[in-house]
Amino acid sequence: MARSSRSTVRDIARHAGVSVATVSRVTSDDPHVTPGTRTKVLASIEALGYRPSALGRGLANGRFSMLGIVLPGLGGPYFAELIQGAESVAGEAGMALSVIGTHMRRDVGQAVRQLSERTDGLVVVGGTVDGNLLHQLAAHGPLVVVADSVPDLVCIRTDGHGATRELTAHLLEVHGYRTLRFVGLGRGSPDAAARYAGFREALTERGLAEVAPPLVQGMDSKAGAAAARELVSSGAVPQALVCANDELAIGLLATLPGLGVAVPGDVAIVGFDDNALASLASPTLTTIHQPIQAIGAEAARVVLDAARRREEVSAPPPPEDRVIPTRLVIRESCGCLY
Amino acid sequence: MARSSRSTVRDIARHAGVSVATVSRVTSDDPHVTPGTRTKVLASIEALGYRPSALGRGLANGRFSMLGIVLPGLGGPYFAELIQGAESVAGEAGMALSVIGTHMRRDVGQAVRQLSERTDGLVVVGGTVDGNLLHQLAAHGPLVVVADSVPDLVCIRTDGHGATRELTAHLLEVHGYRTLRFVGLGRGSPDAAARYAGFREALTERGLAEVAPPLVQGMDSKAGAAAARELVSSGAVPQALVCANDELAIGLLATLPGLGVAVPGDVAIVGFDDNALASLASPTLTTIHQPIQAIGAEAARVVLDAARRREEVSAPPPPEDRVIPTRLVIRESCGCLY
DNA sequence: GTGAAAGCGCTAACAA
DNA sequence: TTGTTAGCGCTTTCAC
Repeated sequence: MARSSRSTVRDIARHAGVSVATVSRVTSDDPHVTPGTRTKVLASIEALGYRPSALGRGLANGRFSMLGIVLPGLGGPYFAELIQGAESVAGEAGMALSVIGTHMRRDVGQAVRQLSERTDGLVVVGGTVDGNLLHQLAAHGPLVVVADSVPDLVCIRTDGHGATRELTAHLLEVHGYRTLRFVGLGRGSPDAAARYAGFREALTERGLAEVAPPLVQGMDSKAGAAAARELVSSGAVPQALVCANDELAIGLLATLPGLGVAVPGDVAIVGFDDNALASLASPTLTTIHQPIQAIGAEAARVVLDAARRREEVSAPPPPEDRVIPTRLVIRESCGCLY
Repeated sequence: MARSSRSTVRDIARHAGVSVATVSRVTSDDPHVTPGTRTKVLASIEALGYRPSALGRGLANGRFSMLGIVLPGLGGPYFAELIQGAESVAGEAGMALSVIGTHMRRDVGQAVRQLSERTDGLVVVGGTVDGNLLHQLAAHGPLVVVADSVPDLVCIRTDGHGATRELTAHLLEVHGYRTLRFVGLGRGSPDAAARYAGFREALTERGLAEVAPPLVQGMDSKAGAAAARELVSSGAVPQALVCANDELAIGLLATLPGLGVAVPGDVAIVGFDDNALASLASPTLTTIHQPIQAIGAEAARVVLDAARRREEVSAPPPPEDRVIPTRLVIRESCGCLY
């Protein structure tokens, strides 16, 4: 790992009585090596406990073999799934994954820049890095944006606007709810913003309006619990609550009954993501299913492809806004199937 | 990022009319540079959009500025917190964090080895890497084990055995339960194994025994739900269920009522971790609080210290088994406060 | 204060 | 098939 006393290609070459090139060939699985020579070299490698330095290797061929991913935070099932997807793809390609959380960090720009200097490409979750820097980074190397749509950049996302519009329409059309409220619009979370916009559009299309501005508390279950308390103490419980994600919905689901508000009896609740708890909660959660892990994997794939292409000095990938389909999952919390 | 057309120290040196050494001094904040020269160099850097290569820098001073962390999986709140703790410390030290999940991976050894070759030190969660390799890696560079106790290695963990023993004792002494069962012993999860051992010890000490072997299903909420179904269909619901972690407990908590089993009325349930949902679930979950994020942070700190020490060629850190205190959190699911 | 030059560990032409 | 050699981009003595 660190420099100290590590043996190098030269040590192996000397010990095996061959040249450094041959050692390199062996460690790189170059077929142009006599079996006998290979064996000899491998023996020396074993004997001296040699492990090639990624640094030397990287410097020699201008590659880090490292993929970077920038997330707002590392907490919550959403980001865990995204990482998981990206990591599996990176792993298959023999690359490592380097992560960084921008929340709870003052110098986001510097941190992201630093990351970009140690990676072959970046997956950036929307809302973590400002537009200027984003374009700057994209000019600098392969980059794909996830969960946001940014002009001139490769983006992979779902249609949060349309999906939430559809979900809200379900509440309005099928259940006939008329007083609805949104929960969880986050600062700098473009996908939450898109969902909120879809929510409003569904209402507007029908000549309705939200009964009150969004309950803004963050995006996790704790925030959902806080929203529940705020809602109840305000005394005005609407007929339905549309949450920016499942975590918020779960927090509400867990807290409201204790406050004397039945779900979906007194208030319907819907979420977004279809996370692991959505089908376990009681009542089970009506939500939008989103293949998060697949999105993370796809993002990683695109970045790695771009990195490879870049080595061949061919054209850069055209900016593209890829929209992954989602699926409305009707369960109990909206009032259906209960 | 990749090699292509990036400007180098030499370009800057030429452009600014100075030597590469001076450029290096400027980028390394070496004070021995005339303000005038510095300004000139900075201007060139700005003009050419120069960013020093981490690879070149790393090779020159034998450092990766990268910390590695090896986890079983990337899913679930536990690992997210661990990563979060480690990442914050790494970030403060100007280092990036590289993660790798060993579940769903065939070539764990190779992957971990590869990671160790691109990092200055490793944080390894217990149960992910076999003992041989672990010692091999530790001989090779700074390494700390988390959530396990391995002879001759630096370990940071909590006393899962003692804590679960205490938790189980609460169930036995305060509530007088006599039929208990453990949920969630995982394959290759040393901390789950320790908790199970503590559970059994509490029983044995009182001349009791578990009513049946552990319900083994994994460690997440889905597994908890499956355990609930298995338990109910078996027809033998014990008085209390001790879960290997909160996620399992949450899964049970969510599922059992739907199967006609009241918690804690028909069966008490306790968990381990005190995760975000523990205080939100209904009933709220009695559990063992564990400062996971702090553990991740401390592990990162120890590794970074060791990496620094190693550079000074001083003595390696002595093997140490650091036990972080936990706290029993009594809530409703055990039957208290309900 | 600044420059010249020697590497850090590896790979990749090019020779042999 | 194997060896020689020139870098990859940066830091760092050691002179000046």
